Amino acid sequence: MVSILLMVKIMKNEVRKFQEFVRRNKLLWSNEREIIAEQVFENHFHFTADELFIQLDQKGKNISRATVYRTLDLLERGKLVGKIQLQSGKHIYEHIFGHQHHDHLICQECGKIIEFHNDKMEKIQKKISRKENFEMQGHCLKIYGICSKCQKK
Amino acid sequence: MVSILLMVKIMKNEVRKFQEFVRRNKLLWSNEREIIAEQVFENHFHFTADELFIQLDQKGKNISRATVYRTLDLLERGKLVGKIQLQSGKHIYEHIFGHQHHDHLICQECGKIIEFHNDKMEKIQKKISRKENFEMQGHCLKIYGICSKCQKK
DNA sequence: TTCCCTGCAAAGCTTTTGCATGCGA
DNA sequence: TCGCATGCAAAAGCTTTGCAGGGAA
Repeated sequence: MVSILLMVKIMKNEVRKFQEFVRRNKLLWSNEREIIAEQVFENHFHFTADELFIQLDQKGKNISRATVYRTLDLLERGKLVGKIQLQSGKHIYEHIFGHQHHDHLICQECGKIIEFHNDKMEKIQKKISRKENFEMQGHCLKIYGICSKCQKK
Repeated sequence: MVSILLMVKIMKNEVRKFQEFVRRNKLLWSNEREIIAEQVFENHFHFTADELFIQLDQKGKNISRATVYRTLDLLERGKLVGKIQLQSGKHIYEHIFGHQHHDHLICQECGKIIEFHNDKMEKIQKKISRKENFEMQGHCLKIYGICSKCQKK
């Protein structure tokens, strides 16, 4: 009993949030979900589903790709991670819980991603939505170009 | 000879631009490329590669999916059409030649797309890029939400 | 005991590619 | 004639799904 309480105590805040989300939705908590969530929140900036799978695999965690995909989907539904589309057609994920919303500069040469946030732009977007009677739920802004390092090459 | 001149004459401006692009790059013009380009510029607002293929098929034009994809890729490289990614993972295309750059409001209910343009936002983006020494080449802004019609449902 | 979750493998979907053939210039 | 373009079918990526078995509450 004590050990269970301890486990909960040392669980990372973000992982606990996910656990709460899972329980709130009358779903079950599992080892796999905990391991995946830990990996997502501890080690990553931006990552693909497959990168996450490989990382878990290299740590000796035998979790199937299917479960990784299913859990990422769940994390996304809980608004704990965000899913971003790249022009290549691939998806990348990032954890968003506790982070301010931000957008991305994406280097077309090296793939580097720079995050930024700009309040003025957010306000303009809200204004545009209002004008169209559009109920804005979210947005996604990506600026493509060449980062400073790649320009020097 | 006269008929060839006539054909050129009645070719839509956008299609001719594409033809020029193709020739400029020492590639060959073909019936398929003309038919696809016509369809792209005459009939569409936003469309997927497969929708385009089906439309051509229904018109009795027997052009393979591979050629549709290859030609859309060429149109994109010529900056005559733009390729947009949706959250679903699908791509949609739109013709951009002669159109002002614009961004999109996308309804999550019905898929409706509303275009808009905002100079102020473009300026802010340039400013952000400059700040990061990032050479901006383009951007993509999508605002997700519920359109006015779907709100009433 | 009752569902939910997982792993596996198969299927799905969109897009790309290799190769033989055909067509444009 | 010479190459590029096309069609076909297969492959390639990434993601989802059906099903049987195992685990959480």
